[in-house]
Amino acid sequence: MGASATRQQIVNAANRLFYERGFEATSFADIASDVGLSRGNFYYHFKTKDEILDAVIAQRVRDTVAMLDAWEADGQSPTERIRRFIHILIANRSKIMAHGCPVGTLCNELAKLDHAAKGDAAGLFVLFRHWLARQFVALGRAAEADALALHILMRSQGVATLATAFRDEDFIRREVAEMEAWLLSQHPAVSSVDHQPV
Amino acid sequence: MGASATRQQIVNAANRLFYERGFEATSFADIASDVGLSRGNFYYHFKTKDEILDAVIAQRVRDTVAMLDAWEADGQSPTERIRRFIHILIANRSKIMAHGCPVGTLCNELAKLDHAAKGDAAGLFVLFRHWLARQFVALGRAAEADALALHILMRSQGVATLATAFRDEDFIRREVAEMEAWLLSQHPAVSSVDHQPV
DNA sequence: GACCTTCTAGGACAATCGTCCTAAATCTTG
DNA sequence: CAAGATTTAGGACGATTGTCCTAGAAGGTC
Repeated sequence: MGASATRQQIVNAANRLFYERGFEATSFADIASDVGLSRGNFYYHFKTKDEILDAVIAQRVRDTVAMLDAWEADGQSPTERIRRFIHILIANRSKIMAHGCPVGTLCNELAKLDHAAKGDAAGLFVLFRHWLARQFVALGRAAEADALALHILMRSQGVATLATAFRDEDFIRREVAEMEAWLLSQHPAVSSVDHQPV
Repeated sequence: MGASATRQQIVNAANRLFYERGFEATSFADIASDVGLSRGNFYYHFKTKDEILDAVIAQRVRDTVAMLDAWEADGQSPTERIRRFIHILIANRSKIMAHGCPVGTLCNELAKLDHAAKGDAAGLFVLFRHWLARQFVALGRAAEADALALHILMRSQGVATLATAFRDEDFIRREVAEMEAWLLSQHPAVSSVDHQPV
C-alpha cells in the first residue's frame, strides 16, 4: 500500500478518535490498532503526536472549506444557506449528544492544555465565522455581519454543549426552531415591526 | 494538621487544576506538589482518582448551591437575579477566556471519556437550570420556565466556548448586553408589542 | 534475477501514570 | 512520660505513555 494511503488512514482514524475520546486520551496505540498497524511503524509516518494533530486539523480545514464552498455554490438564498448550517445540529445530533461539537470541544481541550495548535483549531471557527458573515453581507447586513455570524456560532456551541450534558434531542429541535425564527427576523427590508398588529 | 483540613486542601487544588488543565491531564503528582504533599501520602486520603473527582464535583455542588441560595435571599427581583447569573460571564471573563466554563468543559471531557461521573457533572447544570426556572416562574412564565432557563444556559455556554476560542472580551460584553435585552423582553405583562410605535 | 528505495514489524527506551505498601513521624489521650 | 491512633514520606509495582532504532519484508526498476 502506498505511504500516502496509509497516512490518510491514520489521519482518518485519529480524526475520529480525537473527536470521540479527546486528543489527550487518545494514544498512539489506540490509533495504530484502529488502523491495523504496529505501534512502532507509526514513527515512519508521523514523528510526534503533535504532528498527527496538525494533520487532523488540516484535514478538518479541507473538509470544512469543501463543505462551505459547496453550500455557497448551490444557488440557494443566503438565508437558506445559514439555515443549512443551523441544521447541522439536527443532522449530527447523535454524535453531538455523545461527544459534543468537534470544533468546540477540540478548542476547549487545546486551550486547557495550552497547546501550540490551539490557534489552528480556532481557525476552524474562523472558517464558519467568515462564511456566515458573507451570508449576512449578502442579506444586506454588512455592518453587523460579523457580529451576527458570531451570534449564530455562539448559539450552535451552546446548544451542542447542553445537548451533550442533558442528552436531550427535543431541546436541540426547540433551539434550532428558535434560531430559524431569529434568522428570519434578521432581514432588514422586512423588519419585524412591519409584521406587528397595529 | 487534621486529616479533614488536608483533604480540603487536596480538593481545592484538584478543583482548580481540573478546571485549568482538565481532569485527564491532571495527575496525582500535580495535585500533590501543588498542596505540598508527598505523592504516596495521597493514598491515605483518596484511594483513586475518581474518588477525587467525586469530591471535587461534590464541592462544586456545595459552592453552587450556596451561591444560588444567597442570590435568592437577597430581596432582588427575579429579573435582577437572572441578570446576576448572566454577569458571571463578565465577572469571570479572564478565566473563561483561558479555560472555558468550569461546568461545560468538565461535562464535555467526562462525556468523551464516557466517565461514570459524567451524570454528576451534568448535575451542576441542573442546579442552574432549576434555579433559573424558578426565577422565570416568579416572572409569571411558569409554562415556559424550563425552556427559558435552558435558553439562558445555552447562551452562556456558547459565549464561554467562543470566548475561549477567540479570546475576545468585546464579544462577551456584546452578547451579555443582548442577553439582558432578551431578558427584559421576556416580561409577559409588558410584552414587546406594547412598546412598538403604532 | 539483482538492486535500491519504500514501507513495515517488533521491541527498547526513559518517563510517567494510577495504585499500593511499609516504616517512621506526629498527634492525641491516659 | 507512655501508649495508641492518626497522618506522613518515600518508594516499589506493573502498565502505559510518546519516542526512537534496527532488521527485514515488499515493491518497483534495471
